[in-house]
Amino acid sequence: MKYDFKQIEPKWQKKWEEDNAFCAEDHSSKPKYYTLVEFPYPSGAGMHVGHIKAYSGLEVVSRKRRMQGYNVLFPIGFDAYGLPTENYAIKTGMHPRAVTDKNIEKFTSQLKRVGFSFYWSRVVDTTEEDYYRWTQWIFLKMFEKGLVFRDTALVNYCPSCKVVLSNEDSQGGKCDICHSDIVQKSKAVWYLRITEYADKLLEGLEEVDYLPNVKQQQVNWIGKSTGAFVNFSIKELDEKLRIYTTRPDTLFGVTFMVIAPEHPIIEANRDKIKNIDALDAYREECAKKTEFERTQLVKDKTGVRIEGLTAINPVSGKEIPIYISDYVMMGYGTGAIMAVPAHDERDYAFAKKFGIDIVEVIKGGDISKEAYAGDGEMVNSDFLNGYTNKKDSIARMIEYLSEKGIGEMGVQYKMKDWAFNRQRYWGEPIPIVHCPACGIVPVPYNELPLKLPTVQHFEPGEGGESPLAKIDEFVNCKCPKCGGAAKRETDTMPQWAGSSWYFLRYIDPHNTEVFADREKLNYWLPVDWYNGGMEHVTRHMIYSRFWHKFLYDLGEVPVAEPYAKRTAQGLILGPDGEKMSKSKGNVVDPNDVVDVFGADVLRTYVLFMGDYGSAAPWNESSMKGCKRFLERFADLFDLVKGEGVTPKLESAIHKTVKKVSLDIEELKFNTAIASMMGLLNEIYDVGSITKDELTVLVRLLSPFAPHLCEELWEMLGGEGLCSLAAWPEWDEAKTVDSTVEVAVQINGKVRATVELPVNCPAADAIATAKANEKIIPLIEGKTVVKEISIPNKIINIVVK
RNA sequence: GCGGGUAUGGCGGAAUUGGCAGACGCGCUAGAUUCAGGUUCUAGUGGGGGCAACUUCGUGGAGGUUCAAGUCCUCUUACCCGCACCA
Repeated sequence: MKYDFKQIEPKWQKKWEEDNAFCAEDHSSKPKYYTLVEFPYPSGAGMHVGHIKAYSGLEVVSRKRRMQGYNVLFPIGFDAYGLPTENYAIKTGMHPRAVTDKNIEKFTSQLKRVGFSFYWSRVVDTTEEDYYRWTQWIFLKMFEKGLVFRDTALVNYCPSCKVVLSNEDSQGGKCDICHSDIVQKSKAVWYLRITEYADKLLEGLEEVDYLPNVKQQQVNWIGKSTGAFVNFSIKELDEKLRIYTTRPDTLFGVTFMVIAPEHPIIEANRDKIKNIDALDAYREECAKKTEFERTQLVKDKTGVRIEGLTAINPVSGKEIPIYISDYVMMGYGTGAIMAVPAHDERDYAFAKKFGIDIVEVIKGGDISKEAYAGDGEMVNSDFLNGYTNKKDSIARMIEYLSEKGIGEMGVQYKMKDWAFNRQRYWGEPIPIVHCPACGIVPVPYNELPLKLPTVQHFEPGEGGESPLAKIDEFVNCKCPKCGGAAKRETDTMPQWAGSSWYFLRYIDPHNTEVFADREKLNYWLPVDWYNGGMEHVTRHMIYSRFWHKFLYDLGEVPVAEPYAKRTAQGLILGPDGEKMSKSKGNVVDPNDVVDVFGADVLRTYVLFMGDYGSAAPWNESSMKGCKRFLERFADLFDLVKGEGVTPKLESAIHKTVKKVSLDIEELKFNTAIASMMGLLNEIYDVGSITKDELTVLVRLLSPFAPHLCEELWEMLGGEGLCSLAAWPEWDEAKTVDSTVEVAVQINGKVRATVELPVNCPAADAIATAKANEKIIPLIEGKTVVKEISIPNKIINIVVK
């Protein structure tokens, strides 16, 4: 058969659409299977081949599941709110709505050309009123339950994007969107109390099937640590200075304290501090530094002693100095630490620089040279002396602290509450009203959606205020509570809001009464398999698990964890081995590949190029191998003869069906395709195949190259669509050969191979080996020390 | 610094989990077909030695366990990813 992809690909895509072939039924007697891929952000650049790889994995799984008789939901949508679109709109003068529509159209046409079996009737777009109405609804529910709060705090602020960023969006001190240095700024911020769900997010990981590194990254991100809070008395004040420590058992080694430059105790006691000018100077210096600079100066410790305030070690009663230093962060723990220079590297460096006493409380190191962080016997510690086990000494100290009312056990998380507002236009309006009389008032549920006004100018304000603040008809409103004049919140939600629950909307995308019908949620949840990029493991994944768990606690969804299984694909690198990017000019457009090679070749190649979870460079000449494979596969049609196949080939077919079936489940697409290539070579060696056997192979290949396989299926007289035909079964008995070739080693080196019946008894196997003409001279005249026969694998004869 | 990972031909990568290293594909070499080719076909292709059957070395490096190690153990080097003054 001539492989004319330009003719057959549009033909079958049209047919699938006409037949509604990939429809997911809400009420079906078939078992359900929900496969989810991360919906794209529709950027102006269009899709690149990385998107194709990201979707091809579960595309194959979804197609296989349908053929196995499952009712499959494999949806797609668009995560369309966000800064790149808005920035592009500002630059070009187009409205973000128009830009978004145009980009979605482009993405849709690209996806359709590849022949993905998405169920297109359930597309969601996070920027549509019908969708963000429910994003706002969930926000209001969180508000109602006390999970939304407003605080004025130091926030990460990007001076270039003019926007407040969450902790997650400012990793490494750089803006996640434009990569400028971020600065700390004091601002009124809306927070979602995600820390309240820290333990649930952690515990939930035990019941899900995520890749180990995905789990690990989430555990690290949540960053739970247990220790103790301890209150230190200040000689000159009535108030206490509260610290957090993971090693309360080293309290006898505390020789000074350090607080963050922003710690409120300074402002509160300016009159008692003798060197307030020096402190102010230092604090001003710190404020000027970006977070990035601050974390760069790891080696060189700076700080100023607070003159006029003296702390008292609560267990030894000794007076100790207090310093301010920027190595203590206001954002973690209590913003104050007890310093144990003998057993903490940072405290050690600080103590050395400022000439502070270093008291050893754990034996095992040499504290004249460096801090010792290891385990050992407790010394200089009164009632803890002689303890050698860290766990016991900590427990004993916490017990003591509780008895005396000095402190108590405590837990801390690295994860911080989620800063949830952005001073930009292209996002969901936050449904809150500020009333001079009533304060903060939520927009009533029946007024949702609170629509984003259509305006011509949406540049951010110079002072960092939202573009919406300039729109009087939006801002001015009546208080829903008292009816008086009030003003709307003008900030919008961050990009991560819409994507935090989109998998729920796919279940019932056109519902106007609720975000999704409960019966349908019961049927479809949880997502059986979610695949996406590693870059979303600590943001989108954590956020959406948080929202889902919140909805679960509300009783709105039937399961506690949204995703039963999570895997990740590796990047496609440019032909130069570098990460694909517009600026490097190494981006490959899937449309170009489809034009020249066809969708089936593209699909096969992105899965064949290497391990699915690892990064691999794009290599066009390597793709030719896939092209040849599909062409030669198409030509099998001309080899069809009625005569039956040899037992050897029949066995090879059963082995291949088994291998492909199992490999798909483990995302080992490269070896699945390799085994089909190997089988193809065998068939060509034989020179013929029967029609029945070919229909098996066509079905086996169809998840990878569905257009070609539909065409062959039709030519072979198959019933209905190949995409919905039964997945081929293998006969285990036929995957086992009657004889095997076994290698014969002498002293561990292969010297011959012998043909043996399967599961040949060891004695017979060794006898056969010893009778082999190549082996005889090698053992003649020597003493046989040991004979090993591993059935069906190897024979090793040890001689001296 | 902490956490996770990787290292196999000229290249992408296989290896049933301790059992013939290099499947499959690219590339390369030689030959055939073709006016031509980003065509197709045949044979070969880890390094060294040999006309050859064969032989020897070989999975980042150094040791070790074992009849047998890419795979297990100890040490070590390089690179990648995530977090990072987290108390």
